[in-house]
Amino acid sequence: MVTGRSNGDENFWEIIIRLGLRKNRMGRRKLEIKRIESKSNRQMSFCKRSKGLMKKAKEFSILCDVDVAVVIISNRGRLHEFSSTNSLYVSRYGALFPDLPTIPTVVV
Amino acid sequence: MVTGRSNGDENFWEIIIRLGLRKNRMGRRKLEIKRIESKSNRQMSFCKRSKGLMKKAKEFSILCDVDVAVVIISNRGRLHEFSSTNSLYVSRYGALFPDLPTIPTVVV
DNA sequence: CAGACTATATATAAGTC
DNA sequence: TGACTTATATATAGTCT
Repeated sequence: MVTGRSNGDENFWEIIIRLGLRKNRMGRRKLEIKRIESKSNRQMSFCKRSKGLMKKAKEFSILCDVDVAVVIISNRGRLHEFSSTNSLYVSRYGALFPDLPTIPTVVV
Repeated sequence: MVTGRSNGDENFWEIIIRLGLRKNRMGRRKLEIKRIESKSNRQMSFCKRSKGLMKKAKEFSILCDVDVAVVIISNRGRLHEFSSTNSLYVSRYGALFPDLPTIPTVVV
């Protein structure tokens, strides 16, 4: 019997896998909050977490009846955004103020 | 024995409480995504969720190495914000552009 | 009003296909 | 690239202090 704890314990999984009960360790792992080095993992995480963040922002705005905006600039310079209502408007800086310097700026 | 399911089943809790095993139903409940009518609950939720959102935004920016900004305008008009780096700047609209109309605007 | 407390609802890391 | 899977890490609703 593989002893009790199975809470994220890598030992547990090593044994499970060696026994052939599973091919791989499954389930969410704990993650240190620092830049994810693996590019593919970082990319995957970006995809999931950006969706998650937007979703949470949307829920939050509805549940609590407040205006929320989320702005994400991916490292390829792409803009992703969520705005709960039209009382918050999101736009490329340069698009609205072509004459002003293009420091990314959030104005509320 | 109070039969199996305890997953959010209100029946389960009615019985538990009637038996005096607990004073109240505990644990997170499911919540419909619509404006929370109870003012105090809404307020409480605002507090918890705004913190949660900011935290997630921060984690996200670190893990995925991207710039993120979150802007919240509470219904009392208060501004709450998070910005991962100084490449995103958050400010009251009127403060930067005193001559322009004061439509809340997020410019990136 | 701001935390502590629990049980549960949700978000998600890696793998697989 | 993206959709599924599964176990686990996290976020939180409602109560109480």
